[in-house]
Amino acid sequence: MLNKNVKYFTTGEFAKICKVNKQTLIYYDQIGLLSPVMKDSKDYRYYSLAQYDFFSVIELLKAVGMSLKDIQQYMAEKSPENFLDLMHQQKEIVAKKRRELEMIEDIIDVKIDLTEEALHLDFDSVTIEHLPEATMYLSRNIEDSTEEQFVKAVSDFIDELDLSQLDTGYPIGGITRREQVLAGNYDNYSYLYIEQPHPQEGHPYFKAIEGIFIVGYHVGTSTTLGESYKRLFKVMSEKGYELGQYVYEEYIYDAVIKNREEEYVTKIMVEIKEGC
Amino acid sequence: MLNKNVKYFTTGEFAKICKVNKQTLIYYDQIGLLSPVMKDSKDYRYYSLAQYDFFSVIELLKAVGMSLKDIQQYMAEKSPENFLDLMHQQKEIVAKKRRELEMIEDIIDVKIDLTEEALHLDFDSVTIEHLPEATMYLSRNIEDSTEEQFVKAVSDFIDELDLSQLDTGYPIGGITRREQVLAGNYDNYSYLYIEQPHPQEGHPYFKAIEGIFIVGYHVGTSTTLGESYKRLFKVMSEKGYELGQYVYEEYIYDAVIKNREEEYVTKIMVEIKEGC
DNA sequence: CCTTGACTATATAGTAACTATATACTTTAG
DNA sequence: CTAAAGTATATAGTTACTATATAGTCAAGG
Repeated sequence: MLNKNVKYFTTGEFAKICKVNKQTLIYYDQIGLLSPVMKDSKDYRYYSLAQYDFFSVIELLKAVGMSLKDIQQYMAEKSPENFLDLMHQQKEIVAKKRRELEMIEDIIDVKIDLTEEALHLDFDSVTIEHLPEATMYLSRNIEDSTEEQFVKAVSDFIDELDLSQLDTGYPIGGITRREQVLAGNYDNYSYLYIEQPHPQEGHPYFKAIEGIFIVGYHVGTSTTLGESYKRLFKVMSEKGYELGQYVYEEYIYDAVIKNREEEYVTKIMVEIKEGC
Repeated sequence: MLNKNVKYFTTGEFAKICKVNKQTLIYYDQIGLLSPVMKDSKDYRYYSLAQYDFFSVIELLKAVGMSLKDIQQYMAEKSPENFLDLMHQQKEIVAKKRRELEMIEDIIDVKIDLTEEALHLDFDSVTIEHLPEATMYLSRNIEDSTEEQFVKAVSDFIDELDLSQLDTGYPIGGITRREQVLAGNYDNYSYLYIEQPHPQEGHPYFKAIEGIFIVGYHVGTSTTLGESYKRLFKVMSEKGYELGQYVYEEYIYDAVIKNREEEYVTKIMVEIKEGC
């Protein structure tokens, strides 16, 4: 910014230009980040137009997440070289943040799709559906695990999702082996899974779902899950289908959407044996 | 998330899964945002696995900038419909934030380019250059304005930059008319300007720079600007050039990069009359 | 059985970056 | 010359934690 030498801005005027609270400028003065070029005998502050550039760089650095302390630290040792270094650093940080926001946008889109879909479901229905191939990311095998092992496996699974950005916004589901289901052990999952609509390379995926499934819903807590399974099996036997290798379970409505556990809804997808 | 019914997590275990401080969970419990499913007689907290989903939605909403209070407010009246509404709102907010970051990335790129360029300049040099056409956004005319008018014009100009996202990271410069320069009134600008590398539609642009210029630099405060102008004019007359319509001035090094005013550098671009 | 270390709890204070409020002085417009 | 609008300082409040101090609880080893 250029200076028409004479004129100075009062705190209020300068605050208006900068679009901040007057107190914010006083605060910046107090911490020594941006002090007015001049103070008169009555301690009135006077800012120059050139200080607007300074202020707007502070705003830029704040916008990329730098603390006032760090900004102040840079300002204490400014030079073209240090400014270049700083800009190169911040460029990477901003790019990372931008990518994070893009991921969040994708997750939100998934949540919208899933919730909209759920709104049109009849939770009493039991249907036979051909599910197209979908790529899943699986946890390690957790069948017959102790509580401790289970807890560790879940914890590790979530760590992997975070680390490799595999949290797609899809619900985390559980895969149960047919033998466990037949024995009524509905919660003895073999794997946890999360759908990957845009699978990355270099991960041990399990290309799982593809085939004919009996799809039904369970409303209520997991303690009454057996009743819903009975309903599904009844349809299965009526239609002459036989239970396949795995059953997939995932939440449609959970604590994020419903207040009471009795209102939670679980989707159950029972694989059907090939050739039926 | 599915529940292997039995196991609960202590505060420490759950904090590890959620990758937050234990105190944060205690805080969330205190404000009633996320309370453990169970407390024992010794007031030990126990969290269920299902609460991880809940936590991760809190994280999502936090990441898009929602306050804990607003999150809590949503959680108090959750329903599929409200969740959908919320997601649609947040989708827009996140997109806006992402676009802001993209703008910042562009600004940073400009700052890097400008600073790198400046590092290779010889501030004593005076050169004749053909400057390619560049689009500028101009302030209203401020020639012979009073201080008050000048201040208002600058303030409005900056408002426009903010409002129409015209802050490209390029410095704000000043355009002086030849008559003012010849009279030695180097700070009686006719317009302020800022370069627009990717001009938008629908703004009263001034396609300004294109032609032959004498380019020189002034090191120091604006009070000694006259000396640098003399230097430029000397070269101009030596080469037999005549002063064109306008002179352009902009900061190369300012308070953002240099500590002392005596180190500030101004770039001066003197337009040369056509046909010389 | 007892001690030690690792956990749990509450309560309180500190942090960043403002923001608001109270009180008092100064400038300016009518 | 007064009233409104501005300036100043000092202090407290805000959000979302984070750290610290103090005390109770539990599991393992000697």
